[in-house]
Amino acid sequence: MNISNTIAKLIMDMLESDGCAEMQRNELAQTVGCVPSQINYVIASRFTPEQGYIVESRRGGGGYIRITRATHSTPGALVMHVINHIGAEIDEKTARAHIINLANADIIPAQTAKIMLAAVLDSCYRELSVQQRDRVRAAVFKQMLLQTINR
Amino acid sequence: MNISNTIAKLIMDMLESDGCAEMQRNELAQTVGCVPSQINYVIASRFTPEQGYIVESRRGGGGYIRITRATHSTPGALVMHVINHIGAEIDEKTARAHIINLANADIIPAQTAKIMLAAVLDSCYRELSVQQRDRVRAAVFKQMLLQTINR
DNA sequence: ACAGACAAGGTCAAAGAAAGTCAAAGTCAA
DNA sequence: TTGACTTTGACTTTCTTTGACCTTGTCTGT
Repeated sequence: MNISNTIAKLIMDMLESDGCAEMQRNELAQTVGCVPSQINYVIASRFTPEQGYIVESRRGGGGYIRITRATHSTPGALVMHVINHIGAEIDEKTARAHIINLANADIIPAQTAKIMLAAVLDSCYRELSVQQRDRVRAAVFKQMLLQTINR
Repeated sequence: MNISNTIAKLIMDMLESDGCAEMQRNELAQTVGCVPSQINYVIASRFTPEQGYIVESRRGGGGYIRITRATHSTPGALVMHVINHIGAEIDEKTARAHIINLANADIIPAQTAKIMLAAVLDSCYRELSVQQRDRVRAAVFKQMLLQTINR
């Protein structure tokens, strides 16, 4: 068993017992016997928003890393499906379509849809190259969708 | 928990119970066990006008520090004010503060706040340079805020 | 009225404490 | 033997803590 899996398992355990995993990076690194940045690697590779996780952190004295899972509830399944279906990139038109779909199916409220539509507008990303544009839009869109799941 | 958070929490409590927090810097520093200037640090980092607080103080004998919540006049006006106040760039922390503020003032619904918070998350913009990040975030944020005005 | 003494709060920069980034090097299975 | 996944560590960025020194009020004795 490699170290990364051990770390992932530890985090999973915390998530399952507490519903939320909060840790100090250096501390965890030491208990598990690895360099601190490996924690980042594990999080980046196994606790991404695509996989339904929200990661927050703070630097400096008393810093921490907190991971929570977007609970996989009933209407959430469809949203989850959409999230998984979105790749690393998405263009404005496709994103709009998804949002309108979800709104029509009453899975997200109209007000929420409105906000999301604004956030995926091409005009927000004018200064980026088309490649970057679609990637950043995908990231923003996924994060927003995640929020509609665990309410 | 670090000392700064403890101090911030104390002030929050005062604000919530009295609507206004008034204190003596040295006294508070001593009860909480820190150097007086740390009080200034906490205020400067967590109770800025940007985040909707007004700070007044007086030196000399009988001096004090008083913190109050800034209450804005009309609902739409506040959103407009926020939009105008945002320049071409905004960092995650400042954006978060604005959103939380608007939500606390009941100007945007909690669900909307949640979506917005997700959309301004640094993790969405990871692949961009810090400069680009803050500019794109500002654009996204403004678009979303606009939607909350004409409902 | 005035000069000090005393009693606050203010500023700033250095040191410390975490977490983040990135790229090079290692491992391992197909 | 190549390509994906891991491991490492040097360097960066952000947030916190501390202390020396500064500015502004108030009070007291003459």
